[in-house]
Amino acid sequence: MPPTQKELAKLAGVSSGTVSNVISGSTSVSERSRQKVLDAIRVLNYQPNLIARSLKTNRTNTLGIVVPDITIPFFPKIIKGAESAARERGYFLIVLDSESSHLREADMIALLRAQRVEGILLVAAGGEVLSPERMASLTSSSPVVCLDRLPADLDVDSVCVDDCGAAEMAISHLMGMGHREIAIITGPLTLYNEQERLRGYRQALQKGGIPFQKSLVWGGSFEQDQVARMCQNGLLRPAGRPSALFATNGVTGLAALRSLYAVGLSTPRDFSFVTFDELTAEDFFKPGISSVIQPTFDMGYRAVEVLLRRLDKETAEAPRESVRLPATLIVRDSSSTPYSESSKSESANGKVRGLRA
Amino acid sequence: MPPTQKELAKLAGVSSGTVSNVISGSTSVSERSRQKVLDAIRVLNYQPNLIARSLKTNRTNTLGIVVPDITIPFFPKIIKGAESAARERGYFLIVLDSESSHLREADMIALLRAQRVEGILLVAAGGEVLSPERMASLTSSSPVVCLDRLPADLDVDSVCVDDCGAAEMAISHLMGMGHREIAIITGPLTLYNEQERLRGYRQALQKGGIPFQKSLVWGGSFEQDQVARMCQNGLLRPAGRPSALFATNGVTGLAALRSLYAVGLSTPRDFSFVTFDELTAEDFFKPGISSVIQPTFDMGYRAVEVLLRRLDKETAEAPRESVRLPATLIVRDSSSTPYSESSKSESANGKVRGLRA
DNA sequence: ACCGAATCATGAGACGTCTCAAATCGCAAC
DNA sequence: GTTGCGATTTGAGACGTCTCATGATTCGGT
Repeated sequence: MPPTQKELAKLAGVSSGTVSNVISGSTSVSERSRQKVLDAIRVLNYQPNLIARSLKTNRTNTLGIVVPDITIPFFPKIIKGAESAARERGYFLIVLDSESSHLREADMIALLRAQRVEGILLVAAGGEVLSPERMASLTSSSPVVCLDRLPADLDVDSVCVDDCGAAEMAISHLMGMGHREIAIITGPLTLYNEQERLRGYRQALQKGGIPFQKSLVWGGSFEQDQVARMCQNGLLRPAGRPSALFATNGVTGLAALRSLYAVGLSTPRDFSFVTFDELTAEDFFKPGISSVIQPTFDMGYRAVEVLLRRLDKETAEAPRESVRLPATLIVRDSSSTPYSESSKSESANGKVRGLRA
Repeated sequence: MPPTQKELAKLAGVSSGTVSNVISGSTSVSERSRQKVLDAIRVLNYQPNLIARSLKTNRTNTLGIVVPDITIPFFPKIIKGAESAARERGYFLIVLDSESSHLREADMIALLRAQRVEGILLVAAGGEVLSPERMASLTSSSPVVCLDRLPADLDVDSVCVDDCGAAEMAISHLMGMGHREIAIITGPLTLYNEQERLRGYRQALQKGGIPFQKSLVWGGSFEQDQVARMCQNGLLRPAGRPSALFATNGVTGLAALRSLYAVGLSTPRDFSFVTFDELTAEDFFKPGISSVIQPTFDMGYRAVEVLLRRLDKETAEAPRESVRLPATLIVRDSSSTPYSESSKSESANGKVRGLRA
């Protein structure tokens, strides 16, 4: 139904080769022929068939990105950056959602490969260790760049924030406000970046001369229920409970806050709180949550740059690239001095005891 | 580099036609041949080349969706629903962002058409009336289904909420709390759904016997600055100012709240507030914002169903479909009785006067 | 006017898949 | 051992584009 180059050729009175040359702008074509062809294009409202072109050239000008859950605000921002970079270079971006399932993630990647995308951006579904087969499938054929959540031990290009440094910054901030018992709520520690954030936590404690307590490391999953249980157990106990919480990502951070609000605890009254990632339009809801902000747009943008560099024959064989971007700490209401130093008896502990009964 | 059917045929010792038949499962193939081919597929790790298949069959099994801004939480939810429905039917979904620009939107649609997507879901960029050319381009060749923001006078299938009814519900709720001066902050009225929401507003007023005042219709754009100006002017004036605000969408709603918080007004103390769309994780931030919740996932899902029905030869010629889904009103902190009936002097008016000085 | 060298135009062939008319096979009936 | 017929298999051709070897044209120089 749509017009083809052959029809253009007939209308313009030139050969199909000439039409092709005009369209791809490659070989020299006389001005006269060019105009005839351009006229024909206008008359027939011709659109090149990218499918046919791809078949011939073996290039699709398409990249794919797979994220665990597109409805988590963090990911669309990455996607936007990636799409921006992609389009600037003339590439399409296919967006797929793995629903945080490794199975579906593998399917999505297979689909993208079948569609002959030239490269893939991957924010891995968390939670499991990679099987050797999956690892192999990731690194074979079209190149992959991992973002944010790096599967441990996977030898591919990657872009993420300086997780360790960002976590250290957050913890230092809390220590600076006088906190000495700081719990950390992590996601799955199979993810390299979660390990790194935990490392930053320990590093900050060490620099501050505070002993590390294993009992203050909570979480280890994105499961809302598990996070809720650990937070409630951890903060409702009568003694030795932390005065501050640090969540290593927005998902567990939100789950933690929800679960604690549900039992009547609130920040900063009962505990100080800092989380990775922007939870919401935090600048006008109360309380504002102190957050470690990642340069999401940049991450997506840079990841595409890395990927395209890998696609370019000239630079395809370069050593693995691991881009680390700096994060920013935004201090809002939720991080304050410890309750133990201010309004201990009337609000916090009293409340807690009442709830435990 | 990847294996082709021809190579499979050679390895399996059959013809290329037989291989094709095995793969597409079409014509009858003997069990013996089938096994030989399946073995070869396994040995060579064959993946069909979807590009070549598309060229031959003239089908891409791909849909496209263009949204104004993927970082607005409303859209990823729609996308998720659409992707879900698409994948269930074996379709891909290409996600594109028009950055709320008609120009880019047209580009995106052209790109999708060049990629030979079979159909397009469109959440139109707001703000301008459609030129006849653009209108024509929208309705030509591959079918389009509009979601949420319907360009006025465009004759295509559409899926959105019952905008009029939802707005009426929200306003009735406010009137039920005793409000009689209710301002409405709309987006661009070139969008059909914005018109509808305004209509619902008027309808509710009428049923409640409250005269419509043109001076209480603010906004008319998604521009943050313009919204801010109108809200501040409207609420800071000494007399005749409304006791409640209704925002017809999340973008202007957020802008309105921000601008009012910025001048020291807060809800529900100084004004009651209801907005279309979920602004954030509103159930635990204070104040919770009363919201009209749209069935976003369903909208995307249903839109794909409508689109695929249009693609199916059997039902392609059916009359235009306009799906209207019901919305839900979630009442939270921000809608309450008017300040004039409760704590008038101490908080609201006093504050306002102070600020105007 | 003619030659050689650019420059420009041509059209067949290939990309990997599907389709389909024609050829071949297997087997039962005679 | 033929014949006949349905079940399988075959392989050429087409989808729309690009490539490239070849052929045609132009043009400056003499």
